[in-house]
Amino acid sequence: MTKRKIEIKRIENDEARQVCFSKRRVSVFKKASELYTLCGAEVAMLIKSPVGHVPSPRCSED
Amino acid sequence: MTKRKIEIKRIENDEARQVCFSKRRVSVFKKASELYTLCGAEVAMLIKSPVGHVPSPRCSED
DNA sequence: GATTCTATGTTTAGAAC
DNA sequence: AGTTCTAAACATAGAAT
Repeated sequence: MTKRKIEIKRIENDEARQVCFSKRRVSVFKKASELYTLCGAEVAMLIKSPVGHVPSPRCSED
Repeated sequence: MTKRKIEIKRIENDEARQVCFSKRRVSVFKKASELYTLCGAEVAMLIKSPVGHVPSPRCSED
């Protein structure tokens, strides 16, 4: 544990960015869910993965 | 300050529910924004207000 | 590529405006 | 209907798995 605070700008390290995405995605959906449950506010959310799409093997044969 | 912890279920008190919505709505958008900035994940989000729609005065004259 | 741990950073309930 | 304050609750970076 060096330091934990980060500034809000693109994380350049690929691995760190992916780990951050995994963890924060869960948290954002949880917050949205809580907003709905607590306050009755309907929420719609779409999150597009930042990683490049990896086509399934089947696709590459078409 | 009596206690600050609440369980995640509908807040029945109208005023408390509205205040909670005001504060948490800002936070959820902020978290979504951070996810985009930090990780490059595109996020789309719609939040429907839990309060009844109050028509503008103009509408009531139509 | 998601999850756990934990010290530290961030959010938030309740009260007041 | 949104904002401010602050102690307590909660999220999370970095490292490890």
